Amino acid sequence: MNYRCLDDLRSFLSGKYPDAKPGSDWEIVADICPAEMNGDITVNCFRFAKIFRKNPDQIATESAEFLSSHPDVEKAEKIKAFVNVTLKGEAVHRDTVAKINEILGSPILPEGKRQKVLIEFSAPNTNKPQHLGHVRNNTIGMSLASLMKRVGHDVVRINLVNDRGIHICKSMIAYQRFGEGATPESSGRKGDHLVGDFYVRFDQELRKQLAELREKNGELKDKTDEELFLQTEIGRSAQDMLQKWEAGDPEVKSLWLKMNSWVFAGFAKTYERMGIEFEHTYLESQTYLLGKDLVEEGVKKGTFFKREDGAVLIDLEDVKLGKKVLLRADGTSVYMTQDLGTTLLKYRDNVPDIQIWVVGDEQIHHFKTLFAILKKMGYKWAENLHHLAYGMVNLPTGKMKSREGTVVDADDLFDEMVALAKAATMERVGEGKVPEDIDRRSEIIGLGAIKFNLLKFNPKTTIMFDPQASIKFEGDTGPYVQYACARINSIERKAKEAGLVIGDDINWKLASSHEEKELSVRISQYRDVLRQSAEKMDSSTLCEYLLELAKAFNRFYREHSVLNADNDELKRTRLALCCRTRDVVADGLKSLTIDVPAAM
RNA sequence: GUUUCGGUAGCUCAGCUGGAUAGAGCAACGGAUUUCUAAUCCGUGGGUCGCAGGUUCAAGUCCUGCCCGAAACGCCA
Repeated sequence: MNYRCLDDLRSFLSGKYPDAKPGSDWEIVADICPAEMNGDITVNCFRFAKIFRKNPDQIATESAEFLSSHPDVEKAEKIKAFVNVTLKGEAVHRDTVAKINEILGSPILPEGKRQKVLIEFSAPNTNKPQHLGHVRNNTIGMSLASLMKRVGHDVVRINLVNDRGIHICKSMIAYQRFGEGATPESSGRKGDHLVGDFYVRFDQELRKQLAELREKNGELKDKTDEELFLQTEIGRSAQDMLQKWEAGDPEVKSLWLKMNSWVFAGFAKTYERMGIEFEHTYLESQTYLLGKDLVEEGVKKGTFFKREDGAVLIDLEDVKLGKKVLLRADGTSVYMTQDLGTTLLKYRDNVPDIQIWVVGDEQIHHFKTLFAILKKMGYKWAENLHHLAYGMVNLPTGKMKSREGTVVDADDLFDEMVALAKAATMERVGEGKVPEDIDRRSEIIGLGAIKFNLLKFNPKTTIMFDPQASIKFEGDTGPYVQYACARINSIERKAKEAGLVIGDDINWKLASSHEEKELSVRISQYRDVLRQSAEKMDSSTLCEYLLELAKAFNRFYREHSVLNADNDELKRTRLALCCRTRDVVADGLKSLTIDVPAAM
């Protein structure tokens, strides 16, 4: 929020109390005046009275006096240590909507604070299609990248695909046995779903064999599934296949390439629909051996140590993380070793200032350890690594579990929401008036609903996804925000038809109603919200703001007509206010990778 | 056991560096449309902010302890 009277108040107070030396970065930040207080903005003097070592009440009195005589101010009223300010019509708009290009145009951060940011997200496994959990990850990652870019950072988006390992072999084994040569083409099934079917099929067979095993051997009854895995025929087969893969067996590699290509084709469609793109995609099959050389180096330097059996460990007791194995006694590497390797690879390829991982909160400990190790290894950039740990998505019925078939499939969810959006649109346009862009519109609304529904929560909270509630497009939703834009688009179209042109000579003084002023005041907060949202890496701050702005518009819409206003000058002023409001809302949604339909 | 994250209205969640009488959406109930899109707007009811101490002029917010929930603490990824 940036108003001239606030800047002047700041100068006035600084001049009056020169001994306080508040520093140059100090500013007076006002809030929206609470509805019942009767004002436009509120200055909370508690916040900065400390700087002057004065009684907040005294500062408030002086501030109210100063503001009362300020040319921009209609009224300034002191209540306790708050000063509620009513701005004059032209002043309230002058520093916000009237200068919309300054709000929408430039990056938010000053040049010195812009950095090169590497964001890794998605990181799917190529053995099954993506589900709601992935959708949250994709949405958070993509919108974070977009938001960081919006505020001025140079962003590199990275996907690290988990395309090898025992879980991939499971699908392959099941396909060999039960696949009957099916392909996405022959079965008409999307590639990732087809492969996922065989992953499930493997599990069914494994359960059957586990049950048989336990029945035959009573003493195995108390063993876990994991412990018995290699005692089942199918489990052993999967393990054998993994070893063959690692040995480069041509037959296994060929099947692996074929099935993975199906999955990649499927993922590409899912990503495209979500509007997700990456600058680089790394494949684990090409990076999983990285990190081993670091281990040797670390032992030589004394950062790591060799245990009697030959395994290599690092001691992290001093940072309360215990000891961590980095190389097994048999010389094979572990997850951490790989991650050390890929982190280094990503750094060398991109040389970022900051690296961010969008990964579930169950891996908080892993990343703490990873960062601690890199610091011990002496990399200065290790100070700038962040794990954006997001919470799980639960259903009203409990946790999502692939095995129990309780996952919400990403593609199904998209289809369902888009179909609902389409049905809702059809219902409101009436019979025989199907818009030609209905499919594109429905896609924007349906996907917007899903994304907004995931982004309006703080990433770290474990959220409850209620399918019943999520199919509604009313209230705190993406479509609500989009709807405000659609209404404005409609006004703009009709204004054009009526030959109403905004022009350059807008008389902002005319937009003096409470609703019109509120729009301006809210818009003046936009840049601060963007900055804060990016800084906290929390999309919910921006979502909350966009809801408030859309709400303020809807209130205005209810109270004041644009096209039926008393005179053309007022029509033009209101039209300009509306269009600029929409531009801000659309910019905010775009920063979250949500589109706006032309009409709804 | 240790660590981390949660606990705010019937439900789902906001509440930034402590500041006015704790907010929103949904659900419930009652209103609003000769007017630019009702995917809208307005109103009513609904709260010991997990509990107990402490710091402060001021605590949902900071500190300590405890209770409850989730996750992590692998030579799985």
